[in-house]
Amino acid sequence: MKSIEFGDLPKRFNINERELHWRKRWSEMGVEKRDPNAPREKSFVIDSPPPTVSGSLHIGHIFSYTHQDLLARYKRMTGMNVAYPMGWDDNGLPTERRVQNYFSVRAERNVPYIENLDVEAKRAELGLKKDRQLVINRQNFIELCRVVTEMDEIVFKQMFDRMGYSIDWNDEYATIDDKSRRIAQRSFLDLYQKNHVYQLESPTMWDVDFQTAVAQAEVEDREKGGAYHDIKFGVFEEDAPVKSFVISTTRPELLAACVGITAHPDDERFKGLFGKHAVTPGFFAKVPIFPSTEADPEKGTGILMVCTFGDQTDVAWWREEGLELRQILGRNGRILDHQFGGDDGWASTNPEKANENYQTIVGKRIPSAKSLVVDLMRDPANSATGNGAPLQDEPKQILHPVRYYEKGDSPLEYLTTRQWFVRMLDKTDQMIEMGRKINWHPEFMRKRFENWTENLNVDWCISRQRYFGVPIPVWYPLDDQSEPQYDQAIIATPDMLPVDPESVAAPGYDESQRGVAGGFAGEPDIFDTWFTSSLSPQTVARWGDEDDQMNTLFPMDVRPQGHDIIRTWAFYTIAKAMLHQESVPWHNINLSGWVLDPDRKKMSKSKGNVVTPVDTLDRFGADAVRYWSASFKLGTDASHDEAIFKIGGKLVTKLYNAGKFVLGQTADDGPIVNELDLAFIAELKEVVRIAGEAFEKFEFSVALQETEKFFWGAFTDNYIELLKRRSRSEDDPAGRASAVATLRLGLNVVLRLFAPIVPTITDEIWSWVFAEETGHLSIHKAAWPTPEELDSIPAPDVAGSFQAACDAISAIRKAKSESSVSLNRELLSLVLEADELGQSDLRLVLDDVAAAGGAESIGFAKGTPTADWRYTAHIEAAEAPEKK
RNA sequence: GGGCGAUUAGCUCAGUUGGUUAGAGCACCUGCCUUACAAGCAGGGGGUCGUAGGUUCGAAUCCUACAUCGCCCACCA
Repeated sequence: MKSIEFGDLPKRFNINERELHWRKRWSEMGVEKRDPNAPREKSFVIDSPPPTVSGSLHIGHIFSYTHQDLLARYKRMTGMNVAYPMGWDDNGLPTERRVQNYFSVRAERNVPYIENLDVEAKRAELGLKKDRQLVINRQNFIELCRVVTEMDEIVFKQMFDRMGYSIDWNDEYATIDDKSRRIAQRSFLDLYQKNHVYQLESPTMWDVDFQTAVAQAEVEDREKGGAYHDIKFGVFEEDAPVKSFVISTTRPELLAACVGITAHPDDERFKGLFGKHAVTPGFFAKVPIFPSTEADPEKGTGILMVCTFGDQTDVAWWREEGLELRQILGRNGRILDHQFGGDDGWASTNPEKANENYQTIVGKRIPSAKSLVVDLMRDPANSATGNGAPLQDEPKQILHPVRYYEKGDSPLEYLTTRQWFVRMLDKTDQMIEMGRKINWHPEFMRKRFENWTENLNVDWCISRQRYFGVPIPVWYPLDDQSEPQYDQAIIATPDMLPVDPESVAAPGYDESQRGVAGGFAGEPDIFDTWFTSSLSPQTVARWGDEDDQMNTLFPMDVRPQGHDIIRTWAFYTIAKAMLHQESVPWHNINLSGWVLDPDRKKMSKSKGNVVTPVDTLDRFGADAVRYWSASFKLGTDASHDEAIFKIGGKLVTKLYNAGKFVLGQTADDGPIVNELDLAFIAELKEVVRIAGEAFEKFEFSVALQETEKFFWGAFTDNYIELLKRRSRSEDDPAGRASAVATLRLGLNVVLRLFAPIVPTITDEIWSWVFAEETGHLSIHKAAWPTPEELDSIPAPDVAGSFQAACDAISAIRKAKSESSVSLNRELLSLVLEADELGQSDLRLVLDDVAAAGGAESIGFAKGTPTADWRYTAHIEAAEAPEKK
C-alpha cells in the first residue's frame, strides 16, 4: 500500500504555485473535453454566458461563472458528458466605444478604406492633436474592433483558466465570428420566411449620441431634474380668439412640434374646448383639441400639448387622431431646419413670426433650444391671444423620471425612422407558456420574466444604426430616381451566409449596380447584439451548419445568468427557440445574485466600487474564491466579505493537513470491522446522499455546507482524534488495519465531495496516492461518490455509536478544559456520568473513547443528561510530563 | 403606483413538508506548543427569530396587516 512521506511535502500548501501546475495537467489530461458523439440523455449541456468583452472582468463575473463550473465538474463526475462552451460577446456598442477611446478614432461612411491601417502613423501624417479623433472607414473601424476584442479575450481566458473553469475551448465562439454571424443571419432568414419580422417607418426610441434606435429592453428610467413651464395657448373659433388655457410642460423646446391638445373628456374645465382649435404661441400653428381618457386631470394643469414626439403617448395620440407630423428633431439631436407657412403640415397663422422664432433654435441641441424657446415665451409679441407673455410664471423645478438608453448619456427621443422588428406583442401568452416549461432557480425569478412579458408594449426593434455587429442580410432595389424600394427587400439566400450587403452584391445583381438608378443598395444597419447572443444555444449546436449538433445539444440543460438580464438575454433566447424550434432553449435557468460591496451596494464601474479579482486571487487562491462563491445560494446577493475568503483558505490548508495525516499512515489497511469505523462510514454515507441530492437540485451551497460540517466536525475534530492511538497501535493489528482503511476511505470520499468546489487542493491530495490506486489520474475524472458505493460496508451494531463517541469525547475535553489540563494529558481515572441509553450507545466504542481521552478505561456513574450534555466526565489527571 | 425578495447572535449567513432546548463561521472571553494542522485544538458567553394580530396541542416556519431595506416594472404633460 502506498503512503506518502511527510518530509516530501512542504509544511504549507502554496496554492498559487500548485494552481499553475494543475491547470496545465487538466488541460493535458483533457478533463474538460466532451465527446461529440455522446447521446443527448447522457449529456449535460451548459449555455454559458458570453461575457461582454469590454475591458476587465470583475469579481461579480467570477462569482457567477464559478456557479457554472461547480455544476460542470459535478455532472462530469456523475458520468455525464458535459458540454461547457464559452463565447465572447464582442460585437456591439461597448466595443465600439472602447475602440473609439483606445485609438481615438471615429467611423464615418464615405471615407475610403485604408489597407493595413496604422492609426498612429496616420494621425502623425495628418498632424492630428491628441484630443482629435481620426475619421476612418467602417471596415477599418471593424478591424480595430477585432484587434481590441482579441486582446481582451486573451486576458479573460487567462482569468477563467486561473479560476480553474473546466471550459471546453473546442466550443469557443465569439458573437462576431463567422459562425455566429452565419447563424444570426440564418435566424433572420427563418424569421422572415415565417413572417415574424417586418420593417416599418415609424416613431422609434432613438439615442441621439449613438444615433441609433434602441429596444424597449435597453431602456432605463433615471430620475432627473426638470421644470414645469406654464404656457398660455389661444382657443380659436372661425379664426377668432375666443378663450385661452394654460398648459404645463417640461419640454417647451417641442412647442414648434405641437400638433394637438388634449384633456380628459370628463374634465369640466375643458369640456367646451373639444372640437375647437388651439393656436400655439410663438409658432401660431392651428392644432385640434380632442378628448382623451389617457389625460390625467390631476397632472399639471390637466390639459397638455401633443408633440411629434415627446413620449410614447404622443406617438399613440398622433396615430389615433391622425395628427400632422412635425418632426423638428434630427437624428443627431439637433433641431432641423423647416419653413412654417406651407400646406405640408407646417401651416401657421403668422408664418413670418413663426419662422423668425424657429430660426433661433435651428441647429441647436435640446438644452439650448429649451432655454431659447422659454425666452421667446417671455415676449408678449409671441402670444397666441394678444394678451401678455405666453409664459405665465417662472419655471417650477421638479425631479422626474426620464427615459435613457441604458448605455447612453442623453434622454431618448422618439424619431421617425425605418427599422426592422420581430413581432412579439402577439406572442406574449405563448412566451409565458414557454417560461412555465422551464425550471427557474430560484423559482420566484420566473415572476420577473412574466411581469416583463405581460408589460411589453412594442415589438422587438432589431436594427441598429451602428458598425460593429452582424449585418442585416438584405438589399433594396433602387428605382430610376435611385431611391430604395424598401417594400421590395431582397433577402440573402442561405448559401451566401454570412454576408455583408455593403460589400457583396444582392443576388441577381452585379457589384457595378450598387447605388445606381435601377441597381441596388445594401442595408446599412446591423442587428441588435441581443439578436445574436440570444442564439447562444443554436450557435453552440451549430444550427443549420454541416456539422449541426442540435440533436445532441439542444434543448440545453441549463442557462446560468444574472437576474438583471432576464428581460433581455433570457427573454430573447426563449423567444428565438420558440420561433425557430418551437421549443424551450433549455430546461433550467440558474440566476446568480450580485456581489455587493461592504455598504451593500451593487458593484458597478460607475460607482467605482469594483473589486478586481486578481488581487483577491493572489491573496487567497482560486480554491478559496470558489469556496466563497459556492457558499451562496442561487439568486442570493453576495457580500464581498474577506472573512469568507479566509475560511475558504483555511479549508484548503485543513484538507492538505488531513490528507498528509491520513495518507501518511504506513500500516496496511484491512477490512473495516470496528464499531466506531462502521459508525463513521454510516455517517459519511448520509452526507454523500445529502450532497448528491443537493447538487442535483443545483443547491451547491447545501452540498458544501454538509460536506464541510462533516469534514471539519465529524472527520478531523472527532474521528481522527478518536482513532489516533488505534491507528498506531501495535497491539491491535486488526483494529489498526480497520482504522487505516476507514481513514483512507473517508478521505477518498470527502475529497470527491469537495472536488467540484475546491478542485486544486483535492486533485493535489488525490495525486499522492489515490490517483495511482484508482487509475483515475485526476480526481475530476473519478466518479462522484454514491451511497451505493458504500453499501459493502456493514452498518454499525449500534446506530448511535458515532454520535455517542463524539459526545463522550466532548465531555472529557470539557472536563480537561475546565481543569486547565492539556488535552493530551494522561488520565489516572475517567468516570462518565450517563443515563442507561447513553451507556448503551457507548458500549461498543468505549476503547476508542478511553484511548482518545488518555485513559486506560472508562467507568460509569449513574446520571441524567443535562440540556447540553449527555455525558459528564469526572477526571483525575496524571502529572504533566516534564517539559524538554 | 404594480410586482418580487429580505428582515434570525456584534458581523456574514443556514434553518428542508410547522415538532424537543433556534444553528454555523467570523468576532469576543478562557484554556491548551497536542509528532496532520498555532493559518491549529478545546471550552465559554451572546438571540423575546422586524412589529402587531390570527390559525394550531405546538409557529423563525402558515395567514393578515404594518414597518424598514433591496430589486424588477410602470410613471416624461
